[in-house]
Amino acid sequence: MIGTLQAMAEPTRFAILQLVQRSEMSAGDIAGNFKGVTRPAVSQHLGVLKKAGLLIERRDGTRRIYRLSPEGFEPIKALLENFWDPRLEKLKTAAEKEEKKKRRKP
Amino acid sequence: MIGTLQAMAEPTRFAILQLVQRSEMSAGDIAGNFKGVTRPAVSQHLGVLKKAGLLIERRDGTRRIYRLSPEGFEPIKALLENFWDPRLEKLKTAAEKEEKKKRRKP
DNA sequence: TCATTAAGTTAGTATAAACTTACGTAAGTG
DNA sequence: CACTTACGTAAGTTTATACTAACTTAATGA
Repeated sequence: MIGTLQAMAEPTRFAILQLVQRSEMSAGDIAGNFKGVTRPAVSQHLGVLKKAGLLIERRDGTRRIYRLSPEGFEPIKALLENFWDPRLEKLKTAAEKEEKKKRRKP
Repeated sequence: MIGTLQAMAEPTRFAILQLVQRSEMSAGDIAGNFKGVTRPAVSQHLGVLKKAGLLIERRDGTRRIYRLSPEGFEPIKALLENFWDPRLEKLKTAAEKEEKKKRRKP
């Protein structure tokens, strides 16, 4: 779960996610968007992102097309939303207490 | 902005954020929750989180009390929400196109 | 089939980041 | 004032990870 965050936190990988966010792209085109980063390096980053479940790979001839996998973000979504808005957590724990109360004396 | 993500993505630091999420804690109490991580190491992590704007430090005698800074998460919030729900991005760009259209021939 | 294109893989290296030990400091307490 | 508590800081070491260069594979086309 934290692995998802670690995968996203690397600058080149985050840039890749943003690139692919609008429309799917081939590995070569993705690599073409970076100067100072070799193609094999980009390929390795793509591997990390795919393994983390953030990218989906599709093959088209000799090319590999990558697109975002929105579902891959789900596991950390809830976790992070607690940080944006801590009230959600408080509400949640309050709701849990209510549940317990009700179960004790119904 | 990516720095915020990098700060969060380290496992010990993420655990610290979760600890402090419910209620503020002293540096010592935070460190007490980790075995296998020395107090100075925790102290350094606290420094990173503070620098990233995710923690607020308050002093109470010789102790330092840390609490979450929800505002610190704001910069990456919008960015990440585009990943959870790519439709938001599409809507946004569509809206921008509409804006340009209107500005061209009013 | 040989060549070409597009991409992944491997092994080794370089660098950044996390850790440890030792020390320093500020705010109480007897 | 010495002593303790609660920390942070600094220097050096270890470890993880991002990188490069060289190589391999897979699909296609002449």
